[in-house]
Amino acid sequence: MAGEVRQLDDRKLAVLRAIVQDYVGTEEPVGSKALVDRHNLGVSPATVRNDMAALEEEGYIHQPHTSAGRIPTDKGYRLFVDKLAEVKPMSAPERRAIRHFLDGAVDLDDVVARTVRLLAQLTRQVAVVQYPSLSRSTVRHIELVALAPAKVMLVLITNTGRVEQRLVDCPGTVGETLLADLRARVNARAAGQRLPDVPGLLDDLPALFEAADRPTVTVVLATLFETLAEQSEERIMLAGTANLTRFGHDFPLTIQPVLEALEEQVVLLRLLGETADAGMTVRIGRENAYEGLNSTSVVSVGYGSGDESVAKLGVIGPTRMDYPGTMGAVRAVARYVGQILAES
Amino acid sequence: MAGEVRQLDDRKLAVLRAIVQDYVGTEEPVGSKALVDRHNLGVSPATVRNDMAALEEEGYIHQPHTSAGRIPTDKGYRLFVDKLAEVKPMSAPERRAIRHFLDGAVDLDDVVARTVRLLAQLTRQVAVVQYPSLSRSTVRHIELVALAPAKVMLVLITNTGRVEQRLVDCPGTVGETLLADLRARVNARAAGQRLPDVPGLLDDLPALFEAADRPTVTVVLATLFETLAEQSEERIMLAGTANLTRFGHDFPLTIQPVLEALEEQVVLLRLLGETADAGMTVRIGRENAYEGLNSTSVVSVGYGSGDESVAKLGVIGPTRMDYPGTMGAVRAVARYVGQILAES
DNA sequence: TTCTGGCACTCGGATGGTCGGAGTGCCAAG
DNA sequence: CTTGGCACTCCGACCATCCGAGTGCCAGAA
Repeated sequence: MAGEVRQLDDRKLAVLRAIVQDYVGTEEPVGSKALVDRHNLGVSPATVRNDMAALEEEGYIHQPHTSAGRIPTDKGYRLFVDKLAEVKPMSAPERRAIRHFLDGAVDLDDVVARTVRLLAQLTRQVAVVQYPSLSRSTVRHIELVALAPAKVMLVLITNTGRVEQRLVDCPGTVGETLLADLRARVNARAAGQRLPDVPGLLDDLPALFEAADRPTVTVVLATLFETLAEQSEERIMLAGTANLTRFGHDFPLTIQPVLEALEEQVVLLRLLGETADAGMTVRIGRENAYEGLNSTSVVSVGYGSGDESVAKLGVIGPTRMDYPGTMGAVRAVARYVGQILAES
Repeated sequence: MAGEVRQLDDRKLAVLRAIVQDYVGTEEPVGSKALVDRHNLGVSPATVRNDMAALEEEGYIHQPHTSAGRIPTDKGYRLFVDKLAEVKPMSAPERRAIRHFLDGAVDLDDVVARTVRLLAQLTRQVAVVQYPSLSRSTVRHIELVALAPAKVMLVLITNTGRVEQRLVDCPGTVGETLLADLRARVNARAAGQRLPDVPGLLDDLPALFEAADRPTVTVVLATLFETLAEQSEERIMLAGTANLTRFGHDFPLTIQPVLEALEEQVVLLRLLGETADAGMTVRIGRENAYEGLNSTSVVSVGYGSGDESVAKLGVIGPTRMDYPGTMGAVRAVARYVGQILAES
């Protein structure tokens, strides 16, 4: 039967690879003749045509209309990425340039800003960088400041250089002694700990204070825990939207939902959230859950100081993108950002 | 001579107004017949044609090609905005909606975020909101935290709810007593003061400390002054880029430089910086210094808590925009944001 | 003077027909 | 299984035509 799962032989795979490469380069459907001319496949166009027919049968490529060349489908790109392409490493000068550019950063905001711009430039696509997430980092310091008799400001500083502050309304006047005591105890236990672990280390704290002070302690701790747990505060930085103009011919239709998606931090966060914890994730076309991005691909990867990923970054481009090059750039940038963060 | 400055009579102005209104509505060059049909000008098309010829002579309108309708020039829009149009006030329900939407904000970030989205929605254009600038606000509290023996963290909290922090490397170990003393004195003098005034109020402070502590005090103060003076930290929030897709037919060409401009915070800041301190500023087409925005108009205005402007906001759209409506929306939003800020 | 109706003219854009070429599928022979 | 040949398809470019909106100008009315 034709329905049986047919193993694609090496030459068919080579043809698919060639189609992807050519199409990415020229943006035009690629025909059998052109293929044979540009890649030395060692066979005739007719043979290639047969292979193409088979590839189309299996759903890897597709014809816009009869008597036109072929275009890879999402499935075709998927196979290409999984089996046919190697991540293209950055050249030594490129790596030096990345390193040098990122080295100039002065603080966390700057690191993220530089990273996202760099990534957009290297890939000529839209770049997205998530701020190092609170949940994976550790506490450097927690500060409590009395602003008014019953108002305390809570400042949380993480090892990634991020600072979060919250105002706390206390049930009654808060003495400086109490505050100092609380501050000392909280820091003694929490400093250096990973954020998600902190609540567990502090939950018996109210019991150590006098009954009169307990409501205040409880409220402050509650706010602290809230801050620690806060996922919604995750921030994202974007760059390279102007690269969208290179998308294609059916322009406004494609670009509008993408622009809309890019404005929704939630969408972007979810997008990056789908990145596997280890290794690079490539989502091609329809594989993206968000409908507006159905004709784009997302290449994303985690990065972090040390060996553990604290946040994600990636790029968004047309499904017809240079996957090996993009993946190389994304990987390289992620690696160097990680190094920078580890150093600071 | 034809070169003499000719006063435009009322009817010509009415014709110009009608042309602008129609063109903004239809996006198509408008001809004499259509004009007479849609606005009851009380004269015949032929008369209108004569007026149009005059208006073109003076440079207020322009013909894409012979035998096409007329399109307003930048100069035409300018006259329209200056003399022919009234700012269109928001309706009561609209005002209520604005108020309600902004009232839900929980902190400064949220206020700005909501404002920018609201503005983008109301005007269906790209909205830009500058964070309340440090330089116009007042000090609510300054906090000093010892992080390490010779490292102090400086936190500046303003009345607009903004928080800035800086790490200070001190020349030697910093005792908690010194820090407490310094903290108390700094706050006593600076709290409630406008940021630019603070350095003047503190410059004799080192003299009040013992010689041994002076280097530390000096360094901390220097960092504080730097933070206060910092203009480059001005931040901007953006929304509505997807509205760019409604720009026009010659699409990618127009939109690309605009997207590029929007990514350059510096450009946007300068753009808003050109806003007059009082009243609304409208920059039309070539009036914009930045070349990429030569086919857009920028409507901007200051906003602030109380009667004084602490920052700017505005929208960017095609020169062919609904000026009265846009100006009304911008003004209304600015007013309500000001109120919100004043309350919090 | 200023406005109006009439008129000849221009020109962009839509419509439709033709044509070439790139590309295909199939087939029979190597 | 591969190859060259061949008939076929169909997109897109090119061109000619045509329609109509819009114009400028002019002579006559108000």
